[in-house]
Order: sequence, then C-alpha cells, then structure tokens
Amino acid sequence: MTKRPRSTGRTTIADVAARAGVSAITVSRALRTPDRVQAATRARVEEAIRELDYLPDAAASTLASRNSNVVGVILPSVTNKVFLGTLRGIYDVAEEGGLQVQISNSRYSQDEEERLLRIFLSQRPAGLIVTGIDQSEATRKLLRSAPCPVVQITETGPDPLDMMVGFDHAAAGALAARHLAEQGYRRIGFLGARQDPRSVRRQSGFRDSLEQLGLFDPARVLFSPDQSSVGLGSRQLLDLLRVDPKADAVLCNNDDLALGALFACQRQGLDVPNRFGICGFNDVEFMAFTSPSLTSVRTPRRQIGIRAMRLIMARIDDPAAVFAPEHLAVELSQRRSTGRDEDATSTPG
Amino acid sequence: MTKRPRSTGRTTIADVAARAGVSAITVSRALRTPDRVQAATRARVEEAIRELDYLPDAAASTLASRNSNVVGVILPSVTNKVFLGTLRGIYDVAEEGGLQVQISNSRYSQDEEERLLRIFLSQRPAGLIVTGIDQSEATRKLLRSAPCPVVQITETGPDPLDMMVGFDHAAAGALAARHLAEQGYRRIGFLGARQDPRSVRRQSGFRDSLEQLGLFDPARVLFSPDQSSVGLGSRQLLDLLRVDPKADAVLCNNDDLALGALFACQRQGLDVPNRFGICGFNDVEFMAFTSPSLTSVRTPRRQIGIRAMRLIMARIDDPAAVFAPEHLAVELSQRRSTGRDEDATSTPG
DNA sequence: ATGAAAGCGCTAACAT
DNA sequence: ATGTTAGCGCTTTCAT
Repeated sequence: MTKRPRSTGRTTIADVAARAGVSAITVSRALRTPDRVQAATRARVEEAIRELDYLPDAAASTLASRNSNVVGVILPSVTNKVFLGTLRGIYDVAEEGGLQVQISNSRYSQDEEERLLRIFLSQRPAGLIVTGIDQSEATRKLLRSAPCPVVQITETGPDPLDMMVGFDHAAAGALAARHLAEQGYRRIGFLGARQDPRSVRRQSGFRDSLEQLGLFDPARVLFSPDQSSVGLGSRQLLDLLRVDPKADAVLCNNDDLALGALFACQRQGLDVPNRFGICGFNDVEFMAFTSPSLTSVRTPRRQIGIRAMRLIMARIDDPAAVFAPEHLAVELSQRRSTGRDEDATSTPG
Repeated sequence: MTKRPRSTGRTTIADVAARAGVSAITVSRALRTPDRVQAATRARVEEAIRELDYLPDAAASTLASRNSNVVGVILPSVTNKVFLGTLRGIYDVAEEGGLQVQISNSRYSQDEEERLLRIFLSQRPAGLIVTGIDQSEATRKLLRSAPCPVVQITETGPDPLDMMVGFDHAAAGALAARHLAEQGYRRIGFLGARQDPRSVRRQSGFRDSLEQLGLFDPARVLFSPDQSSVGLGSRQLLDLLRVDPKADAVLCNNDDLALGALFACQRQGLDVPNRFGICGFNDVEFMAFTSPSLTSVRTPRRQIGIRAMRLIMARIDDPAAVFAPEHLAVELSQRRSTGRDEDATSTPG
C-alpha cells in the first residue's frame, strides 16, 4: 500500500506529510528542530519517513535556506602526507557537527586556488578552509566578502582574512637550526623538495639562526624541483656531501627526506649521529622507530584541523563572534639522530 | 504593505539576463552549452557576468536539473596512507571532468557506511565510489537503486552492485607467500594491523599457499587490534620472535609494518635478508630506498582511482553502458630484503 | 504547536 | 537561436 512516487521518482516531504497526516512544514520541523514539534506528531512523522524510505533533498534545502552544510577545504596537494593529520582533525570535528567536507587541490597554484574557491562559493558553503597566507588579491577579496566563516590554516601571519590557525614556520626552522648547533654540529645543510611558501620561511628561519652563529653557508642549502620523497632525501644527502664533503648535519624540510637521508648515511657507512646529525620536520609516527631514531620538529597538524573546524562551528553558532589568530606551539622531538654523546630520550608513540 | 519576499542580495541569473538584454535561459545556456548561443550574445552575457561578478548557485542548479556534479567517495579511513594513491587518481580525473569530490570516512563500520551513503544520496550525487565488497544488505539495496553510477573499488568479487575496479587480495597474499617460500624461507610469519576484510583475504591467500607447501603455522600469524604503524611493525616482529624464535621471514600486511619490522631486525642485529626475510604489501615509495631495500607486493592504487572515475564519467556520458568488473594486475617488487644469496634487482622509482 | 502561501535561483520542456 | 512557462523540493514569513 505504499504511496506512488511522484514525477521525479523521488519521495518528497509532501509524501511524508500526507502519510503522517500533517503538513509539509511540520515534517521539515520534525527533521530540523524536533523539539518544536509535539512528541506524538514527531513520532508519526518519523514513522512515515521510515515507511516511505524518505531521503531529504540537500539541494532544495540549501536553496530554500541559503545554507549548505558543506565545508570547503583548499589544500595545495591532496597527495602530501603532511596534510593527512590535519585532514583527520577536520573530519573528526566535521562529523560531530554534521558537516560535510569537500577537499580540493590547488596544486600550489594561486590561479587554481581562485578557481576552486569560486566553485566552492557557488555551493553556499557553511565554511571555508584555505591553506596558508599567500592568496592572490582576487582570492583575498572573494574570501573577505564570503558569506561564511573562513579559516586560513597551517601558517599564521599578519592580515588575517578572517580566522587563522597555524604556527610560525620561520621560528620552527630556527628552532631546529639552533638545536643542531647546540649539539655541536658546525657544517649544517638544509634539504628541501619542491618549494612552497612555508618551506621558504622555514629555510629563512634556519638561515637567520645560523647566520647569527656564523655557521651559515648557502652552498649547503639544497632545494629540488621534485616532489618530496624518501628517494629524494637519499639523493640530496649525497648531493650535499658532494658540495661539502665535511658537512656534518642536515635539517630536512620534512620527515620523508630525513628518512631518505638516514638510509643514504647507512649506505655510505656514515655514523649517525656521531659523524652526521639528521633532523626532520613534522615528526610523523615513524621517526621514533627508525634505527637510530630521528629527531624532528613536532608540528601540531591534527590540532590545526581540529581548531579550524571548531572555529567554523563556533562562528556558525554565533555569527558575530570574533576570534583572534591561533598560534599553536611547535616543539622539538629530540632523539638519537642528533645526540652525539649519550643523551637522547624520547618516548615512542 | 504586501508580504515582502525574502531578499538575498545575491546576484542571480536574472540580473545577468537583464544586464545583457537577454532572457534568463539564454544566460543559463551561455554557461552550460556555450555553442548553442550565438557568439555575439554569448559575449554580452559573459561581459554582464563579469561586470556583476555573478556566481552561479549550485543548489538551484542541482534542484532544477536533478543532478549535482559531486562524486561521493566512502573510504574506511581517511588517515590511511594506502588510500592516498587512489585519492590522487580520483582527484586527477575528477578535475578533468569538472566533478567535485567529497570524501567520507566510514571508520570500518558498515552502519556508518550506510549513514554516510544516505547523506550522499541526499545530495543527488553524480556518482558514488565505495570501498570493498562487504556492504550491509541495507547499503547494498540503496546502492543498487541509486540514481547514479556506483563503483566498488580496491577489491573485486562476485555480485558487483554496479561497476567494480580492484584486484584479488587473496591471490596477492598467495603471491607473496610463494615468493618467500621460493627464496628458501621456511618459518614464515604474517603481521597485520587492525583487520579489515581485505587483510583477512590477504592472509587467507597466504595461509592457503603455505599450507599447500606444508609450511603454514597459525601461531606465526599475528593480528593487532591497533592501527597500522611503523611502531606496530617493530613490536609485532619482536612478538613473532617470541612465539617462534626460529621464524625466518615475515609477510607484512602493509609497508609501514614492514619498515617497522626492518628497524626491529636492525636493532636485534638480525641480518636481513640472510637470517630473516621481509616482504611488505603495497610497495609505497620508500620501499626501494631502505637499507636493505624492501620487497613488496605492488598494488595498483592510483590506477584504481583513475579507472573508477573514468567509469563514472563513461556512464554519465552513456547511461546505458555496461562495464564489466576490472581486475587489475598485482606484481611483486622483488628487492634485497628477500634475496638470500646474490640476486635481487629492482630499480628504484 | 501547526499550517498556507510564497518564493529560493535555476533549468526542462515546450514554444517561436 | 532565443524566449515562456512551470516547476524542482524545501524553508521562510506570516497567520492561526
């Protein structure tokens, strides 16, 4: 005795209403604001929904309410493992809040970022998350007048478009550089893959810090146009030794490079940490388990995702709320790969 | 005063039409099927769009056309690096086709998968991609009657819901097991993290294969409830040696475990490959660069994503088209970690 | 607590 | 090649 579907074949709120003996708007309310509908009415509506296997139409809802539940995220790369932790944070919080996440991929291009942003804006997003602080002027303008909360993530800086969660990449680079110097390394190199603005700022923190100590040599800074990988780290380590056979340590711009550097040292028979120190960046899980374990700069990737989504939800709840940029802390996970003497304690986890 | 309708302030297609001196439908056509509009008219429309800074409303378009451009993807985990390659393939093709990708995360739960599917269906997706073949009956029913193309990925099997792209996990497990046996290993273990249906089938291929050779011992099969990680691989290797101190090789259910196992061997002073052989699964990039390099089963992760999206696009173009399940090939990347004598050639890549 | 009417902004279907 | 009409399915506004 089921009701005959309508022209599109889709069961609508009107079908449910008829079945439950109420009006359409009551069904709508039972779905969105259940406490404004009497329990008995609500029960009948819910039963009708189940019987008819009703699925709401998100497009109709968005159109009528001028509001979707989609949060758009623009990342420079979807392949990059670095963003995995942040994505996890984003998804975890999004689920709590009943929000849908849509990721897109700007491939490190400002023009592509603007194009993607326009696509997102056409969906009346509930919120937008963009990576970094280097948007084009057109993009900045669109974001400033976006009809939804906007968060810039990963990096903090001046002139926030709206909200901001990240850390200071130059300071993080400096932290690692100072650590290597303190451990007694004197000919310290820098390995980086395809540059993005964050890499550049990390390197400049590294440079400034070593310059102050009189230890900086630009010849020991290697950037590759290739994508980051373990293989690249191995190759770059050999390159570094070619440039400066006496190089005695390296800051790797991410952990894959550090792992590659470690393997290259093993193959070359270079003792890590005594002959050669290695420090990575991000502190992904494996760094604690290599042999020897690898020092790295721990970055709050998951926290960035969590905080960004929480800011969006807070702003949805209270559109007038103002939130200051959040500068998250970065610290060093000191391990054996930079501990020339005894030292080096760090709990795996 | 008559009832004042809602004001949105949003620039609409009608505004553009007025500005360009045409009707709304002409603007719509200029946007979607430009070749059905005269060049001069089109030019005026485009100018009006620019002048007014018009952005289409995706919800209105979806509602009117009964069709979004969103492809929904349900993965068991968004954190798992294994899916990164597949995601890359999906995004690469989606961009070509002007489709938006929406990922969600079933956390290996069938109920959650069904819930997510309902959310996707409420968006009138252009296509759906689900992982594996172990959907609940309710989910299968929803997918069978979904008004869009559906692809099951990662694994092939009987009873496809619609289209299918993957490989045979049992055969892949068997391939690795035979390889280890052929290399002369005799007490071969298996390490796996939190089980999913694919892990189980890989293990059963491994088991069947070794049973035929009289080499299987269930005591050497270790599954952990924990998530896969390098640290887990290290711990499990030690566990295996505790269970069977004479164990001489291990098939790791993924490459992180294999890397962890390698580090544990290094720490234990076990010679790899002569005292102990290690084979991983997936063949991620770093496997070719460890020291010694690690043998692994190469799986076509990126291809799976590419083919899945291409199938969706092909079906959108021709809704009547029928596509048989695609069984992709899996092969062994043989490297030093399983080459007891000389042997072992494999070019890094 | 519930309902009626009026759109939200766009496109399908049918004109011309 | 372009326009007219009539919704798509829902939620807002205003009323009871």
